[in-house]
Amino acid sequence: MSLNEKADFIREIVAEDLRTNKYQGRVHTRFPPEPNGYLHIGHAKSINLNYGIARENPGGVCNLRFDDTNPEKEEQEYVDSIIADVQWISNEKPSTVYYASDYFEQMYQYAVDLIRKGKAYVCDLNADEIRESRGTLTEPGKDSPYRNRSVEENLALFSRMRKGEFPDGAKTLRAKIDMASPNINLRDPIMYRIVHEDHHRQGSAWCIYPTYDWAHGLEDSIERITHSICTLEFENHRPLYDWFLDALGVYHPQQIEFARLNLSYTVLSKRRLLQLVQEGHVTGWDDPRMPTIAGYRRRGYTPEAIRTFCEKIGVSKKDSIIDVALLEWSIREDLNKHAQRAMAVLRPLKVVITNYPEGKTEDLPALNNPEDETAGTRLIPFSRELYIEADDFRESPPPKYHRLSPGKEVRLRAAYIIKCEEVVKDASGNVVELHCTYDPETKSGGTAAGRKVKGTIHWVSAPHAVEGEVWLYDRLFLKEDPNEVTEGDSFLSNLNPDSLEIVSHCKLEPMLGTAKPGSRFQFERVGYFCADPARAESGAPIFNRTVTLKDTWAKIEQKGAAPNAGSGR
RNA sequence: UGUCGGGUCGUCUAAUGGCAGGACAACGGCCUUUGGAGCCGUGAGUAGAGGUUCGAAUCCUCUCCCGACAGCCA
Repeated sequence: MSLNEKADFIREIVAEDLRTNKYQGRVHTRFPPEPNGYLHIGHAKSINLNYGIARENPGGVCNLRFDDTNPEKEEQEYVDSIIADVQWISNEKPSTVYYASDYFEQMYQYAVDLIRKGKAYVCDLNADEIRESRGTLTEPGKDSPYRNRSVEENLALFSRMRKGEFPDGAKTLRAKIDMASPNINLRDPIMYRIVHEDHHRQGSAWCIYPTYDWAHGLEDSIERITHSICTLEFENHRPLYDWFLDALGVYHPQQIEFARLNLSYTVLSKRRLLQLVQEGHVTGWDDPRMPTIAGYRRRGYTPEAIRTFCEKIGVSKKDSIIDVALLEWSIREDLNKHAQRAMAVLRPLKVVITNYPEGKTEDLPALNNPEDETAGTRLIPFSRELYIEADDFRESPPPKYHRLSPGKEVRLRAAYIIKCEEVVKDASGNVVELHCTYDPETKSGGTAAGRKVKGTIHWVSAPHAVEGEVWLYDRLFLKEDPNEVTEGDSFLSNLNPDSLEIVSHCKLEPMLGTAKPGSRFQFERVGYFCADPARAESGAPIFNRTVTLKDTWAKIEQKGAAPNAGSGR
């Protein structure tokens, strides 16, 4: 948090607790993902919050802790990806990684303690029976017939549960609270369930596993967390969080809830993201169209941009949907200042400079980044035959079109002004080549370099061009709220069929041929791109489009095409 | 119609009884060897009704709207 910015309500609470010495000056947060999927941008908000608060306060610590209490959904692959993603986003290598499963024995002893205190019991009701006796939102539940078993019987039964004497679901350990509580979470919640399944870290050591409500406060307590920050849906669970810790009489952190991130045109539910992966709607968790940390990384986002985004959106308790345009703004903001510029022609149109000597090549210096003097310059080869963007030529230019058209001039970026003298077409009338002349005096830095023309376009020397494949990504969903569907449809019906367009045979300036995977560029006038680790079948490098540049011309042209569209304001 | 929580420009977010401000988006202009970037400007908000007060987005009352919760998920 920068100094001139206002603290959010959570930071205010932390500051107040520090002032009143509530935790002896300690600030200890945690980020507790369940390893049942990859982390997404919503988790980035939480990471930023928890690590941020720890970092801002002297001696502050943030634990990375896996909440791995459900062997049915969790996998080592997810643990590995999460560690990598947290490191990338937080810019901190966790010195210790904590696991809830390391506390299973201690949790078990705490449960025994609660049984001894008469505050927990073994229940023989099955899942259906428990649901039926729980009551509804407006009616109280009914006590389980097993609610008043003796401490001795409960102890014996619980021990036998652990030993594996009962099948899955046969028994549970429940807290004895209040079946008539208006808060359903307090109606004798389940603490342990029987699941005969190997755990990714504990193997077959356990066949009873603690539930979230029972486990989470204990994890926080054991780690001496001060502020246990979670999302709004746990608000109704806080009384239970407090009840368990009070019943046990152990160290008691405070739970604070904030609104989870929602992004327009994006789904951020692990269940749905898993479905996209499993059903092959995307190529994997790290598909650049995915809102996962891994996806954004592969797409070319920087951790700095994601952090900026998280700071911009703030932290509150209000349910909200952030405009994805703010995320796009964040990455443009970062990349504009830092990305190496390059020239790349996506849809090439051949240009022959008829008055330029055949066989001649010049190496022209070009700025690596006009926003950053220290980035220096590089040499780009120029020759008689070039490629320009097909869209940068119009035979019949619309009004305000500042690019090439018959008889008109444009500047070639970092090179010369050229004039279109002749349009060459094929048998069916398609423009296949342009014959132009250049003005030798207008070389960048030359005598007439200052001569003004309306437009500047990018280009690549034909004999020097490197072939590449460019993958253009668009939003994955067509609707602002992908979950808004007509009856019977799923969110999948809102998938954007054009979320990926692969453009082959792009002409790239030579430097791009040796770009390292993960390196980021601005293709001038086109957008920001990131070299993918993979190569095309042809061996050509692949560049993922991170985000387009703002395109004012597209807006002008669109308005011209539909003068009355969008009226009514 | 239970419990908990939330309603400030289109979208987020500040103002903690004292000028409703910022960002993104939109729109207009300037500038430009990226129709990029930058710069300048415009429009746009306190859910409603009462009350307290010199003064209310803020405090009180009522109303309305939205969200979460009935997994042996987290």
